[in-house]
Amino acid sequence: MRTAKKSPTIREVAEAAGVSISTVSNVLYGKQGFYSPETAQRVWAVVEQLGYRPNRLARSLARRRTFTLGVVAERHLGFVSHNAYFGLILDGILHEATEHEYQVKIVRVPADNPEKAMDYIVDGSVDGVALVALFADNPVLRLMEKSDVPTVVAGSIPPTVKLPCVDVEDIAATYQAVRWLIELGHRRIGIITGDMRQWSARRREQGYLMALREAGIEPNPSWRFEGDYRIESGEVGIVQLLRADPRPTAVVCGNDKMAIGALHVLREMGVRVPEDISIIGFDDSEESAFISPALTTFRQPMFDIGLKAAELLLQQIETGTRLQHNLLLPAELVVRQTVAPPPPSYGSFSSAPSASR
Amino acid sequence: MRTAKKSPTIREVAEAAGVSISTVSNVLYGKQGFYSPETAQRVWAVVEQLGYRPNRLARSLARRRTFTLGVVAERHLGFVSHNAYFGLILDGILHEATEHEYQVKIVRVPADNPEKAMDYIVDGSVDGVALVALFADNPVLRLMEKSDVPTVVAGSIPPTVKLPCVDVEDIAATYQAVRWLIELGHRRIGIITGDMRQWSARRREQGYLMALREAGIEPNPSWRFEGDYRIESGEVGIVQLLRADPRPTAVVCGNDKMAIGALHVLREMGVRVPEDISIIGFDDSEESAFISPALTTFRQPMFDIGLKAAELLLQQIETGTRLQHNLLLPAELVVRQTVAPPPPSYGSFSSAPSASR
DNA sequence: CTGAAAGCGCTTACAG
DNA sequence: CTGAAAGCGCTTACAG
Repeated sequence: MRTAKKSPTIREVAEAAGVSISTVSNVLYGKQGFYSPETAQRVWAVVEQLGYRPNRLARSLARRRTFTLGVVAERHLGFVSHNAYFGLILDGILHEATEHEYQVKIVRVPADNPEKAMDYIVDGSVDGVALVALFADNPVLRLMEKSDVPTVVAGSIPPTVKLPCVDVEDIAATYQAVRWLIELGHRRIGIITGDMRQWSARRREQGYLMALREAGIEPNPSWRFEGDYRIESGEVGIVQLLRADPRPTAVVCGNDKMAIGALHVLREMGVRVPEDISIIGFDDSEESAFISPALTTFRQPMFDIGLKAAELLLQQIETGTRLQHNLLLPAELVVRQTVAPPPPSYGSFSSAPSASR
Repeated sequence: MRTAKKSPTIREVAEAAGVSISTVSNVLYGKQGFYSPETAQRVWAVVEQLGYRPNRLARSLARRRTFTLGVVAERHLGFVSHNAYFGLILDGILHEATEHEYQVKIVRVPADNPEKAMDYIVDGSVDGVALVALFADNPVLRLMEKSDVPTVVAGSIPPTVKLPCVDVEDIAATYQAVRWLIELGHRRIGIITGDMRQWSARRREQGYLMALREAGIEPNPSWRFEGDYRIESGEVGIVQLLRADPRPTAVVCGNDKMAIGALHVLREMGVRVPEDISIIGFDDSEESAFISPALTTFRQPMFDIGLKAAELLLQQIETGTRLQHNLLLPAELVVRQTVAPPPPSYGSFSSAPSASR
C-alpha cells in the first residue's frame, strides 16, 4: 500500500479557516460578492499553508465539466512517431488547449474493437474529442457522429461523415502541381498514390485527375500505381511505371516517403532526375530537403490544422452547438530540384497513346 | 447550452433491472460470488439496452484511482515535433500504458511557472507521472522529488535528483566513438556539445573526455564548441573549430542536427568528409541517412525508453513503493560514411600542441 | 446472494 | 456575506 500522506481536502481548509466549505469554494473561484475580504484573506492563508489543491475529479464531477480534450488516434500506428504529422497536429492541439487551460488526454483506438474507444470517450472524462488521422473507414467516425460528445476531425474524412473537420486542401495542391507540370510541357504524367484507405490519398489523386482531364489528357492506367505511403511502395511503384511504354516523364507521389523511394531506385537505374523524369512529393518531410536532388514537394500546415481543430472543438464545447463546416488549409508548393521540363525526345505535344485495354 | 441527452447512470440501470446500485456495481466488475447468475444476466441486458457506460470520474473518485498516467513536458518546446525523440518516447509510454489499460494525460509545464504544473499533477487526476525530456534545471524535478506522487523520468536527469530514471547510456556511446576514432589514428578530436542545460549534453561530453584522457590526449579548448543542439550551432561551431591551428581531424557532435549543420558548411568550404575530417552525430535522425555523405551516428532506443519508463512507473503505482534505480539503455553505433582515418598530412602520432592559453 | 448507507471531494442553489 | 444541504455518479464495507 502507498502510504502517501493524504493531501488536504476542502473540508480541512474550511475547518482550519473557521468557515464553511461553501465559503472556501466561493473564495477559491472568486465569486464576486460572496465573501468578505477578511474571509478571503483567511482562506487563502490556510490554502497556502496547507498546500491545498482542489481535487480535479471531484470538481469535474460536480460541475459536469472536465476541461479536458480527448485526442483519439488509431492504436496500431506508432501514433506520434510513425508519421511526423501526427506530432505536429498534436502539438497544435496541445498549444490551443493549453492556451485555454484545457488538458489533453490521448485515447488510442484498438484496431479490432473500435467500440472500446467509446468507453474512454463517452465516460464523462472529456468535454470533447479530436479525431486525428483516422483511416477513412474507421468506425469511430460513425460512432462519434451519432454520439452527442462534441467532436472535430483533424485530417481527412469521408465526405459522407457529418462532422466538422480541418484538413489540408490537397485536391487543390495536386491539381496545381499537375497544371504546373503540364505548363512545363509534360503530357505523360504518372502517379504513385497513397494508401487508398486514407481519404487524403484519394483526394490527391482526384486533384491529379482534375488537372489532367481539364487539359484534355486521358489518364493512362499503366502510369498509375497504387502505393501505401511507405518508402517501399515508392520503389516498387516507380519500377512499374518505368516499364510502361511510353513511360511517364513526370510522376506525382502521394507523399515524400514514396517519392524518396522512387528517387533511390531512379538513381540506381541511372535515370536522371529531373532531366529524364520529374518527381513531386507531398509532405515536405525533413529528409526531403536533404536528399539529392532535393525533393520538390508540398508543405502542409499540420500544426495549424491541430490548432484550428482544437479551436473548433473548444467553440463547440463552449457554445454547446454542433458546428458543421469543413476548414481547408492550403498546402504550399516547395520548389526544389526534382522538377524540370520533359526530355526533348518525348516531344511535349505528341498525344499519349493509351497503353493497356 | 448543450442539450445532450444525459447518458444513463448506474442508478437508472439498477432501477430498470430491479436491483440495487450495489448489485449493479458488483456484477459490472465481476466480484465473484456477489450475485446470482440470473441477476447478472438481467443487469447486463439492461446495460446493453441502455448503452450504459460507467462514469470514469465518479469511479475514480470513489476508488481513489484513476488509471491515468501524466506525461509532463516543457511547455515552450513544440513538445512532440520539436524533437523526433519526444514522439518516440511518448509512443513507448502510450504503448505500455495502453497495454495495462491505463490512459495518458499530457501536462505541459509553463516555463515561467513550474508550480502551476503541480496543479495538474497533484490534483488526483493521475496515478503517477512520467517526466520527459525536461531541462536539467527544471524545478519540476525537485517538486516531484518531494511530492508523494509516483514518478519516473524518461531522459536525462541531474545525478543529484533522487528519482528513478530511464535514459540512454550516452557516456558509453561517446566514449566508444572517441576510442574508435583514436584507433583509426585520430589524435585531434574536437567536439561540438549540445545545450549544456540538458544533462545529456554534459554526459556526452563526459564520455568524450574519458576516452581522450584514457588515451593520454589532453583536450584542447580550441577544439571545443558549446552548441545548443540546433542546426545553426553546428554551422557556427564547425567554422570555429576549423580556425583552430592545428585543426581537428575528427569532430564528435552532440546530435545529428548540429552534425548536419557542420556537414553543410564543410561542403561549402570544400573540406571533404571523411577524407579531410571525420564527423560523428548522435540520434540517427531520419535525415542522417539521406544526406550525403550519410552520417555516422548513434541510434537511441527512445521507444524503449518510453516503454521502460512507463513500466517502472506502473510498477511503483501498483506496488505502492518508490523505486530508486536508474536504467540505462545502450545506444547503437550506426556506421555510415562520415568517418575515416585522419588525412596522412596530419601524421597520426604527432602530439597535439595546445592552442590557446 | 442482496441492499441501505456512508463516503469519495467538490459545487451550487437556497435560506437566512 | 455565510452555511446547511442536496447532489454529481460511483464504490465499499457491513448487516441481513
